[in-house]
Amino acid sequence: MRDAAPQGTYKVQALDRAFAVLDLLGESETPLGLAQVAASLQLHKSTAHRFLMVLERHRMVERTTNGKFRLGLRLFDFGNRAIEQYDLRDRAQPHLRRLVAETEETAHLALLEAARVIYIDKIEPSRSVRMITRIGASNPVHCTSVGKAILAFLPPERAAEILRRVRFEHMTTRTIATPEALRAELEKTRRRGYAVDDEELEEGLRCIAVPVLDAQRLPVAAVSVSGPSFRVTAQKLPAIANHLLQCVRGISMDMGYVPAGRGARVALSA
Amino acid sequence: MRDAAPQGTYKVQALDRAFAVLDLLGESETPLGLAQVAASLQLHKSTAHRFLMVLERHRMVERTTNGKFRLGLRLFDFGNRAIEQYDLRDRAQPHLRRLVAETEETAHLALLEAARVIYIDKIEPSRSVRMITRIGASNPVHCTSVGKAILAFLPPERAAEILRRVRFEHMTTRTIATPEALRAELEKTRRRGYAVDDEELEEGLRCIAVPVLDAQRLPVAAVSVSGPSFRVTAQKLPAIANHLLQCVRGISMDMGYVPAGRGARVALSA
DNA sequence: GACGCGCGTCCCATCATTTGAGAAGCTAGA
DNA sequence: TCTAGCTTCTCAAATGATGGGACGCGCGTC
Repeated sequence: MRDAAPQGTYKVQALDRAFAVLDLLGESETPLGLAQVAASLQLHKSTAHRFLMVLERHRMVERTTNGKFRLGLRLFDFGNRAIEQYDLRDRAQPHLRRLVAETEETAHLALLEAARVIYIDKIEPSRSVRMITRIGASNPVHCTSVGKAILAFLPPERAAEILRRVRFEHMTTRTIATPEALRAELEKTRRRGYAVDDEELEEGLRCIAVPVLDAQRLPVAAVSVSGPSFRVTAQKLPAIANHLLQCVRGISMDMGYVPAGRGARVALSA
Repeated sequence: MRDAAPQGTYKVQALDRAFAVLDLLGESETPLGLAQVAASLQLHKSTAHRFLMVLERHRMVERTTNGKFRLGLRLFDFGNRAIEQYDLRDRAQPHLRRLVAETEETAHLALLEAARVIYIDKIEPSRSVRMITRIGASNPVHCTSVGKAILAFLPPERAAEILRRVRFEHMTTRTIATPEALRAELEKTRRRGYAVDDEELEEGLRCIAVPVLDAQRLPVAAVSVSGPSFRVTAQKLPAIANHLLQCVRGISMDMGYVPAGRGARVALSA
């Protein structure tokens, strides 16, 4: 798994193990029995058992009727508290909804987390193919429009720091593969005011994103519109970008981000 | 706090402590410093420090720019996986949205968790007073329409078991206060096919709910419509209940719950 | 019906892990 | 510059987690 290595100076074995259990249950499609958990994690049965019992007491896991374990709803509670502290999501929702109504395509709201973007909300048009993204999931920055949108408007030093951590995983034939190419793309993004992902994450999927700026004009998140390439055509991009800009402007207002300078200078498109 | 007592035969001190830390950060409105965490939990500062560092490595907490700690986005990820395993929420959303459009009031989707109901989704009409409920939050069964809706349609023995655990906290002057009164109310709910909360949770708030039944005709969740008593009047209840019934029928279909008998016999209202 | 097997639960002596006193660093304000 | 309050780090002590293994249950096989 991605974070199998618990490197780092500070260690609490029990915690690493507990989170490994949660991870395992989270990855698994179906609930798992004690024996499966113990085997997968190479824990002794009795150890795995104790952990599961304790986790159950905390409602971090729960048992299905047939005695198997899956993630508990307590996590859901925690998760919601976690993003609540950013209450961006609630505020943004109405704006996203309008955006979806206007464009008739799926909209996402995402945050930057290390060198990845994490989707904190998704709104789909009523009649659309279900997209595969999952709220809470994450993707590498370099192959998403939201990632590029945020990166492009970050202060150079912070952007550079993140760039250094990008691993340039290869997703499709068009995925950006080098730091130089990404830097060029970011420059382009800055000039045009919006970021585009042209089938770089997934074949046939085109996305376009714009950052949400706070009072200091720093990106705190990004909003994107995604759809099949045949509908989200190159010609339509500027029009969609305009809807996006209006949307994020609305969000910024709602969050009480009073523009520092006079007038929104995010981008001079359209 | 509600679960300060870590009673139970199995114990992993480190886990209890870690969750206490998360709890603390979750409860707190603002990020907390190491010293505050250590003091609140009566942990030695070096212990608290180690926990926080480990939690940070797992992205369960994160540090703000000024070095204070708050819940991390990893929890959000886990939380979403947790309810995904019930993918009820995604499936239900379009139906809830239609319901909100029809009734112009707030809709909630809730699950039963021990003797409480936990809200897993909320949709608000575009122009409404923001309701206080939070996704992921929970309320006692006895004073919510969703709680009563689920309880009423549960098999008697399971319902009884839950009833035994209800603590009958007093929320408003109308809150149901005794097991007998609750049983009578459930009987009424069953007959009428929908549950009502008439300012029992909060003054001025009236809610009405209907259970979502699975293939075995067992309630897996409930959907409610809530609004200020002056708008959600007694006269309107049957009409709203009808919208609700249609809504949950749609959800059940979507979930692939093929009605066991012939025709939906949830309630013979209308 | 008996047997074997896989699984979950439980107990307890051992010792690896966590613990917390305290020293050292850091920052900010006086 | 000094002090106060906070965070970071180290290390020896001992508490608390560990896992071997026994037990009991349910199920499928022979």
